[in-house]
Amino acid sequence: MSALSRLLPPKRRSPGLSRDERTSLLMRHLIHIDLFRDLTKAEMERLFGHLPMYTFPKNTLVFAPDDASETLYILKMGAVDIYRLSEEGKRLSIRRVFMGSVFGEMGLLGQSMHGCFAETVAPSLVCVMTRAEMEALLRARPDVGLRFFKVIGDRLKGLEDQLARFAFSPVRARVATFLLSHLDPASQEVRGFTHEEIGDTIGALRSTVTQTLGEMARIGVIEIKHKRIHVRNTRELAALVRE
Amino acid sequence: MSALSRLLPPKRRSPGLSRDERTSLLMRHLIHIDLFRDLTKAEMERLFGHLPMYTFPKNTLVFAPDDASETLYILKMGAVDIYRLSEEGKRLSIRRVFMGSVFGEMGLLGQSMHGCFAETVAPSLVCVMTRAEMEALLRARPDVGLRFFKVIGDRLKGLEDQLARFAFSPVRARVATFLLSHLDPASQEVRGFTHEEIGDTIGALRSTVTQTLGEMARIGVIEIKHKRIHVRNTRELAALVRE
DNA sequence: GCAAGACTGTTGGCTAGCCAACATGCTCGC
DNA sequence: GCGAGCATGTTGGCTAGCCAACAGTCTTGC
Repeated sequence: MSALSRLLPPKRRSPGLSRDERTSLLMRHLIHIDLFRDLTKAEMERLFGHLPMYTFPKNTLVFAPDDASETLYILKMGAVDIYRLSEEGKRLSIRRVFMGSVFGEMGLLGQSMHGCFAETVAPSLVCVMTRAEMEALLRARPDVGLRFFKVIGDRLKGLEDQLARFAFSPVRARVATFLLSHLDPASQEVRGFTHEEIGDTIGALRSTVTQTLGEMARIGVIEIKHKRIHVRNTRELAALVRE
Repeated sequence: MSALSRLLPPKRRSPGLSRDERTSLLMRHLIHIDLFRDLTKAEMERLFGHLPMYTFPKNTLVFAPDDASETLYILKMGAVDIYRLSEEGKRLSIRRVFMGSVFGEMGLLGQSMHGCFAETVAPSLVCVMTRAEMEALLRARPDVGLRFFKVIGDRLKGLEDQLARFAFSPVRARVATFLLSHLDPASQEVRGFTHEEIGDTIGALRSTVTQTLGEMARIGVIEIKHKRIHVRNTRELAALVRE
């Protein structure tokens, strides 16, 4: 057993639920997963009724780089950070997964050792699908396969975009991009990220992020609250993206 | 017609070949494409015998960001650079494709406008497969689909690795990584890249790359020739990767 | 309601790497 | 075999952003 896998807590099965209760709980959330939106409720029940479901408390590893399991994780509730660590322990957040999305898809793509950690940033409910189960589903429902392609395509596009931002954009523009892409349109706010987490995502130091946000607040584009940023002027923020 | 597509030269069909000659030429190269290694020679001939084939001179665009065609490009000879341009015209090379690999796969993943240029860096022979043809092949031969998954998985992994290097590694380490990953094991040389192209790949200025290579040469790790770098000490070069 | 810890604010020194500018060297096509 | 153009070499100034260090502020759990 490696050092890393020892960090993994035992996966905890949701306790004390009858088969019917479990299925009901499962269904209530599964209908929100884009990847499976082509399936009917009945199909979902048949396909997923027996899948194991786990609860994870906040700040808990779901998988680690040395985890060789070829499984797809379906996030039904909560939020999960996918990140890497450098040799010196610096963190690079690749993306944050929210309710209704899947993660760990690289295990299905023959990349089980892809170097990523998955850690909950909120209490989470996770459903696990093995490679065999996924393959059977894809055989039975090719339209799900097409959605899977789309999901992977989005991922590739997103990574290329991020790479281009790292190469071309200064921190100020990367912060602006981050804010725009995590903006909740209803409240006009970005919630749930510390400055440190923003820094780990855009490749900048925490204090640099704080400084940059401070400048933006000074010119009235945003308003800084605790773990919460209100965007006052979306248009001007978008202008900051283009240098 | 947009500004970009006007840059695209007319695609030039290989001229003056009989049907049999074309098929023979096609086959001679197709058997080297990993993606299709599961197919027999006869299958390839049946499937690909009728596919259009184009020749491109050096430094010619194969596709541009505004090219909405959903096609897979099969590189049978030559070399192609996949890159993006920043607003100010700076280039970021995403990867270089050599004989036997495919490119443009994002068109098949629902990402036709993914912002990339594909430009030959040597006279090239390219075969084009439409989305419909690819889908038919995947239906007929699921094992090709699995290889396709693997190819996409490699791409994702590679992009994440590169992103991590941009975030964590200084130029010196990124140069070392570049050299190692493009090293021809037989000759112990990296060929065909100018310092500028290396810089565009690792996100650094040309003169910085020249300086960095100069230092490496000074300590005897490499030897610099014209468009050609001989690696004298692989182990020490690998040590430079880890800062 | 209060402490401990997490989050944010701020400062000054420091350096990697950008940038512009120019000099030299190699090669390939005619 | 020669020269135009591409590739490499080199230098000095400059700044974005790192880094360490410390000070305030909010929040959450007990």
